Amino acid sequence: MLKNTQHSDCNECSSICAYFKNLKTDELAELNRNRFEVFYKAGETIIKQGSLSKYLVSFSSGYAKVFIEGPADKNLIISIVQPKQILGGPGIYTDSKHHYSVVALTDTKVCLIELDTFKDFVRRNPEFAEGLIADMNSKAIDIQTKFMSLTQKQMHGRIADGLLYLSEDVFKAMEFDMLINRQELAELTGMSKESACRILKDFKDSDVIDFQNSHMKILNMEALQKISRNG
Amino acid sequence: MLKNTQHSDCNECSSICAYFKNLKTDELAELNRNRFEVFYKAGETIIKQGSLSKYLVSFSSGYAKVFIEGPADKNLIISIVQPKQILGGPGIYTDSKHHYSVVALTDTKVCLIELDTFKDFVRRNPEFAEGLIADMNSKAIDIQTKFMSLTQKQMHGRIADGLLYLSEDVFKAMEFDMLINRQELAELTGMSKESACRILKDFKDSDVIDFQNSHMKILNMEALQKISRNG
DNA sequence: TTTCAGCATTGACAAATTTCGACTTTTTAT
DNA sequence: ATAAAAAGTCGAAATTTGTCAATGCTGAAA
Repeated sequence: MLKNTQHSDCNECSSICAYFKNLKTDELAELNRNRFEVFYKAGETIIKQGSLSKYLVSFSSGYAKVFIEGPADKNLIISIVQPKQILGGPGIYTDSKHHYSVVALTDTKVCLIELDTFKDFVRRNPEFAEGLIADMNSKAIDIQTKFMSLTQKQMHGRIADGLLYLSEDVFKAMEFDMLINRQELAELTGMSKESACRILKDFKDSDVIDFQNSHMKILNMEALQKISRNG
Repeated sequence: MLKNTQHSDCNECSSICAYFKNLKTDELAELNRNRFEVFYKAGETIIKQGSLSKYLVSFSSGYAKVFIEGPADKNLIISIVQPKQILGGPGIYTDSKHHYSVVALTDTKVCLIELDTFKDFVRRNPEFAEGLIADMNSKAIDIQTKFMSLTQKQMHGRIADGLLYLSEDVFKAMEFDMLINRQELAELTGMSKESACRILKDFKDSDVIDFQNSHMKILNMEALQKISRNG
């Protein structure tokens, strides 16, 4: 974890979450004074579940996994984050603790935003507050969708959902490097890593996908979507 | 569904969600003009998933189940609501649709709050907005907890969690009428109703609980909590 | 009161999923 | 480059969970 003293300006930042566009010039200046850039290497922990949240984390570059740590190393990956997303939300107005962990999947750059500054914006700037609420709204809907997938579908449907998530929401491509290993794919889809392996093989055998380790190619998107629908 | 023309005053309402205390006198008066009371009988649908959300629902008396409707009648009960809770949130700043259904478990009284009025408050009253955000925060944490329970624990742990939820969060008693039947208990804990039956029997046989149909008594809270912890 | 429909219960079986063990491949550290 | 560690793969066995079918129970309607 390296701190960078070479700050760019929030005004010109292209990797900030959409609703920050509602900040006025003076607020942006204030934001600029109360944030700092941090670089993480792949594998480093950006947010640790249970720790005090003093900052919100604005994701600038790279990828990271967001996951809930259960007892006995039973993790559940909630999402893969990418630039323009804000992390650290759920605890900020309740117990001021982080309710998930975030670990970098690639080398990563983030901006840590002072929580006091952020909360000031929420109080002073209604558009900003609305943006935050809208962001929380869509995160709530996302987690509901994931909740349904993991509790109501069988393994084939869940792996299909996982692959569609990576393809459509994260990497926006039919061919991509997953960045996560089999264990993590299992944690994303709520099964054992062996089961994840077997189902990937099934999909490969039926020419729905092709892969080499973590490099994944979707060959038959319709089939994958059908598997997802059928659960 | 009966509309009631005998409005009480929001000022004196004791069954409104805590963060509405942040509303000022004139705002409360405005709220009073832009809401109306509705009565539902047990079994009636208060909110239908997929419908347009024109109102927020403030729960005044009675109980209701909140659930996501999956394909093929596969429902997932997210929570049991009680007075002082606000419903209809997740879609209000995104697609203006309801993302879950709500059905009354008992005869029920709610206040429908005009969405435009509510959003006005959010814009004009920072404390109110903060209250809303805090409420969303705790709902997000709740659903995360439930998510972990349903995806990481086996059936005994999930039923224990379900019973603890009913006892500690909903009815706040060791003995209570569940209001939900076995099918619904199954939908709350993510299993088939037969499995739910069998596990209730296991718990009864080991003197952890006692029950007669929907009337439930927790005999050994420590044992139940241990089962919950052990998954 | 009687009847009936729906809910609850239970056992037997089938299906889904995990665990274990063995082995191979890939990555990492020296 | 080599060895060690980690990750991936896969079959078989064990476990968990769901489905089906039969039966009992309960409360509401006639």
